[in-house]
Amino acid sequence: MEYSIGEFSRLTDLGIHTLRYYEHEGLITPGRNSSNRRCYSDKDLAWIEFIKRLKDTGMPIKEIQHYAKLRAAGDPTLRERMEMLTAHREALNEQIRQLQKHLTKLDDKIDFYRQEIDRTSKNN
Amino acid sequence: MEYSIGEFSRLTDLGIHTLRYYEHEGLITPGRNSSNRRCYSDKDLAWIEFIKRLKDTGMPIKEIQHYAKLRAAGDPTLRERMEMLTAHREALNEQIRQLQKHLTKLDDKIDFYRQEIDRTSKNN
DNA sequence: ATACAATGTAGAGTAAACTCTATGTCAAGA
DNA sequence: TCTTGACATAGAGTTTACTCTACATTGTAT
Repeated sequence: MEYSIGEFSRLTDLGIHTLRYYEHEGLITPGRNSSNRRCYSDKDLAWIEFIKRLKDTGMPIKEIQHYAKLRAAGDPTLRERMEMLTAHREALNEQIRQLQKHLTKLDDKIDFYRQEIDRTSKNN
Repeated sequence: MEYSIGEFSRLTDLGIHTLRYYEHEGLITPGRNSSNRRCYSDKDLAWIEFIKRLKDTGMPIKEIQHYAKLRAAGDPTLRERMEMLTAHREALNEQIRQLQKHLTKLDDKIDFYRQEIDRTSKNN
């Protein structure tokens, strides 16, 4: 299937402006039809979903841009791309660990608040 | 103990400019000495560490600002503050869940790359 | 044939969170 | 006394990632 930018925007939940911006930044390169309109494919759809995943896990656009360049260069860059992904996986693991640490601290704080509220309500 | 902004900057790992910015935004209100220099206390230190935790878990400055206002208003705002924190805890839980989902997808992708690299290296 | 909605480009504007610059004050050491 | 370094304020500048505006084309329904 092929999609216009409007359809693709709905499918991906990314604004039309954002899609054009991503293209401008070299993250994605949809085909064009005879009237110069963008034609997004299902491959583009899978790719943009992956881009979203990288973004949502904290990878900056610049780095995704680099990855996209390697991807466009094809098989010879497979190894380098995998190295990027394994490095990113480590970062993500660390990120999750940090958040879990923060979560337990937040739990502690909330417990403390619970006690305080209990104490101040008794104190009448 | 009391600290100058320079000392406090080292202790908190936040730039001097950032500390002044936080103060400007109402996140923290250090005392002043006779020469109008900022005097940060140990209480300020504990507070800024908590601010960092909120920030690192994705709370925007505006919301931390609101929390700081409640905190400054004292005991009558205990309950509202706790509600903010429990809401934030839920957001954090969800964030961690999402990241874990992303992590397994990333693992899959890396496995796929491993196979591809294996295949292309055999294919000579 | 005409209207109108979607699309195209180029470039400006926005929001968040800093980060830096210019300029001035002040306490302490040479 | 003079200089230096840390600190003060006000406001400008930066970075990232969009988001929007202005204006020109094009495809489709009436």
